[in-house]
Amino acid sequence: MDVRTLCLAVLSGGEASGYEIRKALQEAPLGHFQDAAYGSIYPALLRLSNEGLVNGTALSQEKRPDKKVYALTASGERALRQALMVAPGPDKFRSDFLLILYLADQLPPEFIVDIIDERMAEYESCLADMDDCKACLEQPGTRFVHGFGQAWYRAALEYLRENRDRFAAELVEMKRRREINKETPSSGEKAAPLTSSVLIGE
Amino acid sequence: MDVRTLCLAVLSGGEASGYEIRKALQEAPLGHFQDAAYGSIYPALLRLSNEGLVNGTALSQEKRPDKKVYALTASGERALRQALMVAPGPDKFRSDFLLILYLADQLPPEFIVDIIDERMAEYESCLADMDDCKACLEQPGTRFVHGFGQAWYRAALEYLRENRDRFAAELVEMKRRREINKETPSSGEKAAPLTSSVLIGE
DNA sequence: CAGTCATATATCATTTAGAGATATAGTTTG
DNA sequence: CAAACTATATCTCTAAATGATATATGACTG
Repeated sequence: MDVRTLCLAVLSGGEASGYEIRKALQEAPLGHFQDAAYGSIYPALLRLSNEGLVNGTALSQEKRPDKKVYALTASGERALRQALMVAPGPDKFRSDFLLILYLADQLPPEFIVDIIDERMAEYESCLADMDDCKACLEQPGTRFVHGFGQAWYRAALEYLRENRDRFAAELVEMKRRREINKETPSSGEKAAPLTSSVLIGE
Repeated sequence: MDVRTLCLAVLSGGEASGYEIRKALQEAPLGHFQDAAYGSIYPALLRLSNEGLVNGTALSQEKRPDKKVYALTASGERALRQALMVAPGPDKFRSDFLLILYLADQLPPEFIVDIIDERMAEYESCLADMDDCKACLEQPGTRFVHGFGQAWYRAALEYLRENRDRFAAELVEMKRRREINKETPSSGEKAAPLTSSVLIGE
């Protein structure tokens, strides 16, 4: 979603400064499926202000730097509804983790096992955080999206848990065979025997 | 992942032209978690070529425009392995679909139901395509990543299937209450009764 | 037979992410 | 107690990436 609409979306939940909009787009639950950097937010707010979709009020704070608090105008609300009322494009999912796993046979098995374990720990702590999020359960929309995220993380965690060991064993076995073939490159017939006295994990 | 590493990754599966690299990054399975546009790929290949990580050969084809086929060099293979051997950052997931659902109470319930149904159909056809993908099962890495993707889509589909009706009913109920409160804004006591003779779907 | 799709490379305006400059204040740690 | 670190707050700059477009041709389609 373009940053302007994202700003309107956050402001529909109450007035906020650029800094606070950024925070809202990093924290749960919005942060799980949207993001924008300061470099996009501040120009977007300026433009929205010029177009009358938001109005900014400068608040001089005593013990903090001044902040400009923006609030949705009536036409801003309309613009937000209009922007949301189009069929959404496909979700985007980008994962360096999966790229590494995809090419896992070119890398040391121990490294692969490490990053799988790390990822599982991340998913677990993320699920724990989500269980605590009470604000996520207040409205039907937030509840539905929150549940979707939980289903997502649970499925991912379960898959990693159930397939980690088998995958690791396959990689070790593959590596062993490659090494044997390197040592005796001409004797193609003599295939490596299929014993698997391999040990995985810590 | 930066586009240069992405190019090396694709080329590690065999030589390819810029066009073919783009295709590989759009199709299954790589396309599900990585992407790059021509505007990034061609400059990246040029730079990789200058640095000796790939070498390009111009192939003049008879019935097609000439193409430049790039292949990994030995130092390119090393560079790829090095780039992949760092702990991967968090996955990025961006979804306009979820943003709309998150703010669903500001939009017509029929629209919400429509986009959920559309998304379910997309997931179903995507799962069907994945079932057909034989190339995805050849190596441990591709198999693992493929299984991860399937687990993902299945969980998402199941969640939408199980929660669609309840969510829609909640939204309709909310809308009804809002309308009643609009008609009689002062009589705060007289809360809307909780009958739910609402009908969802087509 | 026009239209559009697939192959193929390349450029370019715009957008974006990420990093840093600047400033103040509260909190933690040595 | 000072130094370091974290948090608040705005804004600018740059390198990278995207999306669109230009160019060219053959193949398929209505």
